[in-house]
Amino acid sequence: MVKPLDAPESFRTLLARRDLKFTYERRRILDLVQHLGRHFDADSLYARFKRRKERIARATIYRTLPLLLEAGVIQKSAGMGKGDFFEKTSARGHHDHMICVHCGKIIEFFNEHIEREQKRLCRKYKFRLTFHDHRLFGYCKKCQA
Amino acid sequence: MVKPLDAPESFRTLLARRDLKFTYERRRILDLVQHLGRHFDADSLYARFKRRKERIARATIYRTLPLLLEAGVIQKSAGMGKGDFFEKTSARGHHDHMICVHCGKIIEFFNEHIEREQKRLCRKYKFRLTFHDHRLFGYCKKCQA
DNA sequence: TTGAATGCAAAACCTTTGCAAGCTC
DNA sequence: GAGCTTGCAAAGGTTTTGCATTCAA
Repeated sequence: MVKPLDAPESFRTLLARRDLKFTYERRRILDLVQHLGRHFDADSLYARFKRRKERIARATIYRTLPLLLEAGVIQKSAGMGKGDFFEKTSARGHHDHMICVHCGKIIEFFNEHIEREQKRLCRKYKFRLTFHDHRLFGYCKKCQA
Repeated sequence: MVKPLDAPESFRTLLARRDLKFTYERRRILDLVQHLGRHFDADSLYARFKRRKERIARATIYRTLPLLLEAGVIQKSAGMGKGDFFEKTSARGHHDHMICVHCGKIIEFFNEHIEREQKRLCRKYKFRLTFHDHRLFGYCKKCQA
């Protein structure tokens, strides 16, 4: 298993390392992102805050996302739409995806041999893994016709 | 080894399947993309054509990229910059990446156990693999300090 | 108190679209 | 010749920035 990472912790650590402040807004964004289901983009976060009457500017979200990214709290998740998509990095319940390039179907998979090899590779290169992105593209059973 | 795929072939096949035409412009874009080194975005393709005095509109490039994507000739490659990044899908000489979220350093790796497991998974799910994207994010040796 | 962060709105960018003219098949 | 494509330029979206004000440490 990948070492479970404590998101709030790694975010605060990053801020501290850079002499940045843990503001109210950054905390709210961190919280929201953590309690969110799967994919999201900058605007959907903004919309949620707005719906709850929390006044957080789009710019603040756009400025915070890269920090969460670097802290490893979230990861980019290539959407098929426009703009960037992200998702929470979850060590537990981790799985990867097969994506049908024709119909868009997504199959989730988890393979411990692969996870194990990843860790081995990281040791070999002295690389400290925070999260990963593994996607297989091709044609699902139905679309092979 | 992943079955080497013939890019021009799969592109033409896709076009035929959809009753689309193999125009001069689409051919030029296919060629350029195939002979290009690694990463690129729509605008860098446009710039190259312009430099060579080939008059191909940005819009044409933007309209062709999704086709090349679906044909499996290219794949999305999350850049750290804005906009989409792509890279040629190469079955031969394939390798994956470790990306340092702090300094941006990229370490290339290839692991045949992982490749083998991928193929096994695809058989299991009756998924016909065209290409994949596997990236490990974290801190490189230097940035762990 | 002090440097950083936020909000707002404008600016900058990236992508998509409508339409007339030009090409494949 | 018919219908799909291209080019151009304008429209549509998304992300970034400048600056005065507010805030965390």
